[in-house]
Amino acid sequence: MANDNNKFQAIISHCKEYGFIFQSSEIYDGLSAVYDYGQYGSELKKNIRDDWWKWMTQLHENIVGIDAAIFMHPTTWKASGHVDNFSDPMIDNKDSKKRYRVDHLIEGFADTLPEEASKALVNKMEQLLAKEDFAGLKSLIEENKIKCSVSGTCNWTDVRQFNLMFATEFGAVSGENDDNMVYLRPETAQGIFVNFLNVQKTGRMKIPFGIAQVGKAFRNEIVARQFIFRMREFEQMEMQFFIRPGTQKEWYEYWKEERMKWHLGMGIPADKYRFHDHVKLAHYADAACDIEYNFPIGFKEVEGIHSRTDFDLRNHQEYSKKKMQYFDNDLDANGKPYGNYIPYVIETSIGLDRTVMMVLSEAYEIQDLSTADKEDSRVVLKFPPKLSPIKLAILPLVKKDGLPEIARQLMDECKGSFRCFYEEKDAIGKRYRRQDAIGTPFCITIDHQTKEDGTVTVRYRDSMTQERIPMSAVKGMVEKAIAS
RNA sequence: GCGGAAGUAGCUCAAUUGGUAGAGCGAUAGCCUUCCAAGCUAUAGGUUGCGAGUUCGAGACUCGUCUUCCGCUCCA
Repeated sequence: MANDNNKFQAIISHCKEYGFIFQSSEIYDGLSAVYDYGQYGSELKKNIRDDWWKWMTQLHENIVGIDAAIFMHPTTWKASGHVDNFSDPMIDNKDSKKRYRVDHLIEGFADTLPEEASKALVNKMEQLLAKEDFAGLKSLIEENKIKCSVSGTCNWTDVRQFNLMFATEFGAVSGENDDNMVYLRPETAQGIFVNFLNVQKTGRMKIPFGIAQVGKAFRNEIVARQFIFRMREFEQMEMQFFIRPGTQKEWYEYWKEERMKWHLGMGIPADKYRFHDHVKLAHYADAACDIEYNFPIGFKEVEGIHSRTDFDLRNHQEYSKKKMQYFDNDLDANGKPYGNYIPYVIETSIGLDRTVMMVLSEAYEIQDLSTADKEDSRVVLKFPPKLSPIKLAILPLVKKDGLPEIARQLMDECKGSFRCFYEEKDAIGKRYRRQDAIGTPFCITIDHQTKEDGTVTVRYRDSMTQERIPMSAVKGMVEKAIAS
């Protein structure tokens, strides 16, 4: 594990040194838990995003994509439950330093009381919570002598509010008026739900169908750490799949399998993954699990698959007074149309930044290439070709005798089709290693023989072997590799 | 948010009880051409994270602050 932790550190260093990921605003000491993608990281991230998008929308005929705004009407977050569930009053025990959600603490204590006293206490608490009376909550805890389970003391801090949504002012005129406040979306899902009818009607979508979206979301995490695992600004790739009520179990299982296929399609072995079923379900779910990947620091969530019932659409119907129903013309067992209903939803939601980290972790390898004569090693990123930031490096063996000119011809032929990199400086071996470090799958070397017979050397990243192929075959070879 | 550790060039690390901040790798330019990093020459890069304090003198000591990592906590 210690080694694995070193590997994680090494990957972080590598990300910075080779232009994948930088800390945001680094020249000003950085901003906590905010990161920027560099020249290769942004390409990698884009390739993953594009692959997901293509797989979800192009290859699933009944899924369409949208791109909703980050700002949404404030009522959205009341309907979604985020205003209530995302800003929990917390309290700390000064002796044990343990932090509790106030409602959890009081409810836990209430469970130990006789039924009547318990109900009375919970009622009282709920009244205070509704009024956001933090002082009252604290005295409630103190009156009942509720103790910390760790320290056994009643030495509490004041009750404090932690709002995990970022708020900002809408409109140019600032003021104390709360009406101006909007939130940066804490999840992308709601942009899909509020557009459910728009897409269903204009796209003439028939259930079951899905709406996919990729975009930024923002959470004011109390503790945001572990590199790009938990950032305050992050990118989600998610899809809401609308289904007939009662069919959620089978579709939930379907999407668990289907999403795993995408993961395995990146060439990552199955034993690096596991499903983690949620025992404690979120306020909106009737079943939920995570797809976890075995990072160098252990299994961590990459993707969540949730059976969200009709929670979201039903609440939006209630708050907006707009009917969120769908008329199902399919015939049931009695030969009658299923008729109107609010669809149930299966959600697949994957963190793009975590996926980048996953792909990097899987690809990163330090290889010892030492021989009896000399020590040698290389760092190689074994990305699947379709995800590599650079697909092809074109390297004239020497920068004279007309070799650069030939290399430039190949460059012109290929660069319209995929990302290429041209370099004529330094020894050829050094150039190969530099490409290994950014995960370029193919290097083409132009040498003197090219002038005679039009063949070039292709050097493969993973095996480090090389072979001669006609220069005219290069483009096709790369295109074939990145299509699979 | 609590506790612990750390922060010196792009990277890895030096710098004697407190006495002028260095090296290797890397980078850039040129030379040399040799299909797996290390041939030659030259050049650039640091208010030692930042700000105070102690001192004749601080990279080192003290305090504050920022950032990162680890443990707890949180994770709809």
